[in-house]
Amino acid sequence: MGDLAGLDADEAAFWRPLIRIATVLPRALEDQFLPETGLTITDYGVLVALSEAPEHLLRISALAATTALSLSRISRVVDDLTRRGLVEKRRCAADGRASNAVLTEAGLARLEAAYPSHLARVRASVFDHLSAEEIRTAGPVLARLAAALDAAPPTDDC
Amino acid sequence: MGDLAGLDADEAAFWRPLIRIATVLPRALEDQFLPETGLTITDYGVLVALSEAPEHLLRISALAATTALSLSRISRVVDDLTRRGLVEKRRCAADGRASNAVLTEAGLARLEAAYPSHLARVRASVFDHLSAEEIRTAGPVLARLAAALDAAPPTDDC
DNA sequence: TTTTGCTGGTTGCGCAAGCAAGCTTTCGGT
DNA sequence: ACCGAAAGCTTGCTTGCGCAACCAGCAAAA
Repeated sequence: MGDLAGLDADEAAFWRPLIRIATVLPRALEDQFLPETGLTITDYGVLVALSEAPEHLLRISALAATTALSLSRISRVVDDLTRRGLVEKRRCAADGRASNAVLTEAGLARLEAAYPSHLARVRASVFDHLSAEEIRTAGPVLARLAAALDAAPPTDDC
Repeated sequence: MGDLAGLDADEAAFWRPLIRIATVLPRALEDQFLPETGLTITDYGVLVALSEAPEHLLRISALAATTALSLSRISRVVDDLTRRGLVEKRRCAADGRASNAVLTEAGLARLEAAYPSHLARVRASVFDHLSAEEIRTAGPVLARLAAALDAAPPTDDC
């Protein structure tokens, strides 16, 4: 995906790499991660989100939001993780419609076991290629962009 | 997806936004683009790649490489675009196994018609949220990362 | 208290994408 | 000239994912 007119040189030099990274990075991470750990990147993301939540517990819908997955997808992923014993699903006492996903002991163990592999893939695909200086200068820009993307899901028409 | 230990603060501040962007950006672009133009982001990428090639012509395999799609996927996408008259497929004279995809007049017209919509989405999702300064400083870093990702597909074991 | 509407989640379905196996054409060795 | 190996797709099948339709529980009005 690339285009020239309409974007100035700096913008193009930002845009092209960005879109390339966005398409290539996820697969680069996934490819060896799954065989090594038996977890999808998606599975891993779900487990991480739970591990960082108080009580290792999150509403299904909250899980969807933090993992940027659709509700339907999260529903199935959680079911699958439940079947594998890594997560437990509890109907919420206060609100009978809602469910909470809870990380099990096995889930936490699995997550911790997967972490080194994940870290290795991240280093190999990203940080091994960048200097500390580069990381420090680009980080905040990425942070601002990520925040903007999260904040503006609807059609912000002028 | 996030992790804390193993990455220092700067790295984490680079990694988390990056992975978030990589997951959210593609959908943000796609969502309105398809209804507006009748083209998938993938379709669009293929047409752009062809439009930038000499003679508006590329080998199927080259197309796969530049769009970062699998050979099987490209095969079907090109077939589909051919059926829609946006691309033409020519068996290569020099090598009977190979095929070239060529952009048709209709394909070029369609691409040009889609461009404003694409540009608008890119601006709305990315450049409207960043200063020129930020774009200038982060661009080269992204470029280096993208280049590294493209260069190191196999298991670069130590 | 019953009805109407809303919210949280699940299920049916279709599409995008990759992997693995297959087919044809070419090339290198003999 | 011939045969095995490799290149360049193509096709069958599986998986990940989202949308839209749906169901259950809650809440507010009648």
